[in-house]
Amino acid sequence: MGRPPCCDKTGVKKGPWTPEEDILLVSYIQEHGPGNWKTVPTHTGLLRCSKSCRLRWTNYLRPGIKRGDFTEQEENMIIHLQALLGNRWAAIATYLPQRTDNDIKNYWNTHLKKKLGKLQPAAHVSSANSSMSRDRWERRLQEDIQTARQALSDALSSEKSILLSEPKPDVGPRKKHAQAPAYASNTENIARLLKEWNKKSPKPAGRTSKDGSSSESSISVGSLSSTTDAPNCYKSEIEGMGDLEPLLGLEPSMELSISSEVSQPRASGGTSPSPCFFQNETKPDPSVLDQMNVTLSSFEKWLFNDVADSLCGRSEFHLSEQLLEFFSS
DNA sequence: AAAATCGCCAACCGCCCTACA
DNA sequence: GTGTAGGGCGGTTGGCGATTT
Repeated sequence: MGRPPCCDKTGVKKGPWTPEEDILLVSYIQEHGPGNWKTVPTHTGLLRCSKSCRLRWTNYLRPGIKRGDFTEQEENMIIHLQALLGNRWAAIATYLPQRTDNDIKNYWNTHLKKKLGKLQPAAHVSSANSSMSRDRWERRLQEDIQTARQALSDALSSEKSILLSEPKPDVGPRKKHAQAPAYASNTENIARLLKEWNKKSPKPAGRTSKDGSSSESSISVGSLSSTTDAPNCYKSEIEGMGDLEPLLGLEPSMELSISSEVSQPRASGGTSPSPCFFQNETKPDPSVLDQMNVTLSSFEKWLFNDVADSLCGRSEFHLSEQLLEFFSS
């Protein structure tokens, strides 16, 4: 007997969210706060299932979300964290508080995977020989993760100070919509922006926007991250929402949970993620690291030295060179 | 100019974990 | 101890725009 669906399928709307739906949801959450998603559809009148509401909020409407335009720093962080944590997108997202796990996952799948795929010498991933047992590999990982945890924490601390002290103009967004990022600081702003937008663009609902350029955009508030999309009267307000300190706080408990997760994959036995920056991000062959004749200590050294370097401003990060150097060590 | 293909990403699906009765 | 519901998470898909043929 399978688990029943989270909501009655009949009469439940699916597909892209409209601005009107966004407003309803944001208004409700503004009033009641997020949570108790089960009741959200009934209270808001939204013909969406609770899960869809939660997803919409956490991925797009939630304050403090930065959309698109991954910086090189973020890119490097994702690469390193993915190498360390595997496909634990939620865990990775905790280190990039402005990004959602979905966003990071998409970015990985569409950009970084290809990037690394090109750089990755095929010989290194062939798992022809498997000398190290999984147990042994995990034990070693568990030991090294302690050191790694500390190093990562240090590296992130330096990033925090950098980000809070000065924006780095030279490490800006690299994609086409290279505007200064702005953040909706609270649901009130979101609601106001949505309303203002709606006034200006009373078009029927269409596909949710990707970059906010479409007038039938759902705004998705995520696109509020582009100040050019926001009504002029709110631009300065948005740009002033730079209070990221609480968002960048790194909690020790978080680190602990992440590190323990690494050594204790989900019990499903299915796609238990694990450290891997190889093409199949599922469980790596434990022999891979061994095969490369690399201890995790040097592995983590590579990881965190680079994180620290790039975060401290010495961001001459040549991924290919470092990978090659690493692989050939 | 039209058709075919590719790339991107928002949203969905299904599984798992946890809290609670 | 067991069943159920809510929520979290990762994998996958569908649809649209962009690019290529």
